[in-house]
Amino acid sequence: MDMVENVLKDSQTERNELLHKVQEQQPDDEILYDLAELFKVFGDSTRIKILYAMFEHELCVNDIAGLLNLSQSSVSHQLRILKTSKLVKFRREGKSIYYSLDDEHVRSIISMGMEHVEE
Amino acid sequence: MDMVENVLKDSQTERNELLHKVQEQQPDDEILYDLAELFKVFGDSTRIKILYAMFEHELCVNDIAGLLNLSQSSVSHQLRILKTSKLVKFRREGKSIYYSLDDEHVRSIISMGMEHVEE
DNA sequence: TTTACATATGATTAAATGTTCATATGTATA
DNA sequence: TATACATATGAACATTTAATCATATGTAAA
Repeated sequence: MDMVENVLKDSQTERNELLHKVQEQQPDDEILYDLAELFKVFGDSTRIKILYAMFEHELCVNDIAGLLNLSQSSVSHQLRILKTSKLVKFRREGKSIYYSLDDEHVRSIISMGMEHVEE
Repeated sequence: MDMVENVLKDSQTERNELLHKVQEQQPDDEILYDLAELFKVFGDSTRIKILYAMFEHELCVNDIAGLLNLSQSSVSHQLRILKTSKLVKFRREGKSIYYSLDDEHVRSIISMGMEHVEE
């Protein structure tokens, strides 16, 4: 084995070690699946509109439908998805149900995305 | 108009003003559409796996396919989407093309999402 | 300039997903 | 308790989208 081959071999070994490290640092598929599911929820313009509308204040279903010019049914369906993903919480007041963002993470993620979009 | 009606009227007016404010603070549909499109890109487990693998180091197409047990074609298709959304950049070195995350925003968004998932 | 290697791309197919429509459930009021 | 109001939900349909297969493009080495 001459010098040149030696250098090549070492460089390859180094690369393999790197790939091994990447392999190790990669989170479990399950976690990455959940992460993708989370972003998927943000990845629909109707849902983003709804989330954004709730950025500062709680809103009831009819408020949202009226504000965003969406059908009551559509809003309700989407809110169910947002509830399931723990992005919004809600409380009943008489006949109405008021929805609001569940925690600061939701606001942070939206803000972070907005920064990237506004570039 | 008696006192009670007056109070009701005022409370309604207040609510209308609130809804008006929400209406005004809502970004243009176009921006919210772009924002949703951005999150949609993060919202696929294959793409998230690819992005995560590149978290620390640049990788070529074959590296990614090998690491994540994906077809070359599938990886290439997804990388095209990531390129189009400006989430990854790339450089050619000989026959290989090395991809890496485009900026810190990408890392931030993934990290932020990860925090929410790991709760 | 062939040949092999690395990546990209177009077409097709199957699965996932959002909206609509109709209807059900739940709550307050006459 | 009958009626109206607010929200939720199931089924059907149309659209979007990711994976695959076949093939094209681009680059380096023999």
